[in-house]
This record gives sequence, structure tokens and C-alpha cells, in this order.
Amino acid sequence: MLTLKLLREQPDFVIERLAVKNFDASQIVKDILEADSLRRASQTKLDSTLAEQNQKAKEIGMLMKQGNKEEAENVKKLVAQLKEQSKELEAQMEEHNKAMNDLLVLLPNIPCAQVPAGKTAEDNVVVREGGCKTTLPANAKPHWELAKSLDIIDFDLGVKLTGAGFPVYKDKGAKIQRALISFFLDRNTRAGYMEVQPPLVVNEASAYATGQLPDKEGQMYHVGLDNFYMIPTAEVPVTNIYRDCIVNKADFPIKMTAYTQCFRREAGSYGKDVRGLNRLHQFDKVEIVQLSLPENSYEALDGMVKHVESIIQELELPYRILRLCGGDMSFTSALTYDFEVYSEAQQRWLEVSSVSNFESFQANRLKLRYKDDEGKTQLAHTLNGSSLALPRILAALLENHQDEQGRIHIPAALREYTGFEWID
RNA sequence: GGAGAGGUGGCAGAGUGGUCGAUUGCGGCGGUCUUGAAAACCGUUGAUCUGAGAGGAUCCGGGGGUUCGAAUCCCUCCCUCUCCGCCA
Repeated sequence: MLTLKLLREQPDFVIERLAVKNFDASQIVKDILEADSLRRASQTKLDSTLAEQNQKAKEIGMLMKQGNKEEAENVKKLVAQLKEQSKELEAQMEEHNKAMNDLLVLLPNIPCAQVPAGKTAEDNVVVREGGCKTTLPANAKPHWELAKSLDIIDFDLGVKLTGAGFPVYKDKGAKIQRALISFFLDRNTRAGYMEVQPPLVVNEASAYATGQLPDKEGQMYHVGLDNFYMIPTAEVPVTNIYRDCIVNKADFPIKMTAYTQCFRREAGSYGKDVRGLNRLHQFDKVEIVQLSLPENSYEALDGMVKHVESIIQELELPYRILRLCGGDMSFTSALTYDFEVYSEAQQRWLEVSSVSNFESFQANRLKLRYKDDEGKTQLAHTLNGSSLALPRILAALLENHQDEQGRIHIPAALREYTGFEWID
């Protein structure tokens, strides 16, 4: 959520920047400012009415003590009138307040200056490419075929147990999952991220604070009996650790990493883009989260990008880093870098990580703040990224490290975790 | 699942109808002392909204009610803890 302060002080700037996200904010901004001034006007009136009530109440107390009952009764009548007025004013104020908030949540985060204009994924800017170019055998297969022939991931069995999008990992398939999780967590903690193990279901307040509610309700699994939501990403519980907190300035940056399973309903998805491991209802991901002072958040973002890059390099995968254009960015992000790994077998780039700076957009809803040097409360910045998501990394490993016999060669960095060099 | 207790400022913990936004302790910050630190002592220290400011308003789990006046009384919902039961 954008801050009201920004909208009040620089409405034209907000409109101009949101245009980069192809969002026409002019009407909404105008309506918000109007609701805001109505709200303030009614609050001022309400406050002075209440102040008068408070004063009269004290007066009555004094009169009662002095035994001046008659006068006290007169004042009581006055207060009764004021009370009616204030009830009306309060209702007015709440109405304007609600109108304002309803509009406020419609505005996406403003993209930072580095965000390129553009409408679709085509307009994203390639920052750099790297990693090991692989030359695949002529008979290279997509990962779902490899997984089947090696019998390490059983999609059909998952359908039997649960449904599509819930694969069963078997044998070395299960082992490599565990290896990847440990490998990622170790790399992250080595880079200064504290490992946390949060709950996999959260309450409404948490889902609201990171922005999954109210608008993305249909994308989460909901445990109706207890009104819990299954987390779509570790970002939700981990970022919420600092909900409603005023953090000591000296404690920044706060760096956390968490492995969790993630649950996404992915309603409406279909087709070849979702084949195999490309899109699942339940998947494993290791997330990194940073809470930062505003002045340091872009430096922190660069650090996260370099960190994720180093892990992909260790996995010997061909990759590229994209700076997302305005049209392809998420609602909440101010700047996003996507990592993609090339799948020769599928002839396309697969997104394996997305690293974003949300500036104060998330912190505003979270009420995550710190005291600046003047003792004023300020919103912190939040950032997060996958480091990394398992299914697509596994898909990329299978496809890029296959040989002509359909065996998979495990990259050196992973072998101490897997305990084997080949999946065959 | 059954029974009971309770939700107050960063934490602990008083407060049961009016001068309570709230005693006190710890922690934090500033100072005195010290070569420096500790200890001791002194001072200071909640958030949000509103206002140019002085100030004003709101907040004692959430919502509603009683009252001229509620942290305090009533209703309701939520949550936490303890004991019993069940159990990885």
C-alpha cells in the first residue's frame, strides 16, 4: 500500500510513475485526495465535539462534588446533544476513511527509476547472461520424460493420492530434493541470512499484511475449520515476523532465509507451460528475505541478485538475469530481477527466481517501522527472493545435465549433499 | 475434546467508575562520576490521527452496550496460558 503522505505531497509523481506500469491512476488519486480531505474535515469537527464533551463531563464531576445537582443536570442535557452530534460525525468520518482505504489498496507500488517501460515479458531488459552453456545430445528429452524413464518423479501417483500438481518424488528424486534444500540453506546462511522455520499455515492477519488478502484469496488453500491459509510462499510467515514492530535502527539489515513447502491453487492454469514441474500446487522453495533501511535497500537488492547468481553458477546452469519492465512487474514490487535458466529440451527460458525490492509498500501494511535519528517513526523497506525454488531448478538440472543415455550428471557442488554423482 | 485462569506501554507487572495514557521495576536513551567501562546516582523514554503551532482526538485483545464520565460494570467474539483427556 502506498503511503497517504506520498499521495498528498506528490500526486503527479505517483500518476506519472504508475503509467510505467501501464496503470492509469489519475482518477483514483483524485478520489483518494478528495476522500482524504473530507475525512480530515469531519475528524476535526469530531475532535472538537469530543473535546467539548470531555470538558463538560469533568465539569459535571465538579458540580456533583459541590452538591450543585441542578446545574449538573443542565450540563448533562447539553452533553446528550453533543453526543448525538459526535455519533453522526464519527459515522461520517468512518465512511470517508473506508472509501479512501478501499481506493488506496487499488494502487500498485510505484516502479523505481530503473524500471524500463514496457507492456509484456518481451520488453524486459536482459541485464546479463552467464553460466555454463550446455550442448545437449540430439535426443535430449524434456524433464518430465527424464523423470519418468529414471522413475524419480511420479506424477500419476500424485494424481492418485491427491490430484494434478502434487507429484511424488521417489528414490534419487526424493534425495536430490533434500540435497538441494540443504545446499540452498547452507549457501544462504553462509551469506549471513538467519535460518528460520515458520508455520506453513497462517492466520488472516498475516495473509492480509503481506497482501495475499483480500484480492488474492482464491489463490491460496484455505483451512476452513480454523480459518487458516496455507502459505503460497515463505515470504508470508517470514515477513510477518516483523509485523507491527518498531525495529532498532542498529538491527538493520535483517536477513532471514527459510525453507518451506508452498501451496498454490493456480486456478485457471493449463497447457504445456504447466507440464511436469513447471507449475505445481505444492512445491519446495528456499526463500531469502531482507528488511532494510530505505537508504540501503537497493544496495541490498544488488547483493541478493549476486548471491542468487552465485548459486546458479555453482549448479552449472545457463542463465540470464532480467530487469522486469513496468508491465511485467508484480503489483507490489518497485524493482524486480528475474532469473531464468535455459531449457534446451523445452526450447525456452524457465523462471527460477525472482528478487524484488518492495520499498515501503509492504512495510506500510505490515506496520514495520524504525526510528530515524530525529526519533521519528519511519517505514522500513522489505525485499525478498527465491534462493531458490526447487521444481524448476530440478527441471533445469535434469534437462541441462542429461547425457545421450538419458542419465543425469550431478554438478560438483551438489555431490556432497546427494552422495551420488549420477542419476541413472 | 472437558474444566479453569487470563489478555494493560519493548518486557515484567499494578490499577476495579472521575485529576489514569495509566503506579512501579527491568530494558532503552541522555547526564554526573571514571583513563575507559561497570556499579551508583540524576533525568528522560508509548503509538496513531489531526493541527502552521499551541493544542486537540483516539488507543489498556476486537466489536457493541450502560453512564454526564469506563482500563475499571454488562454483552459478544477472538486469542493465550494452566490442569485433565488424546497423541507425533
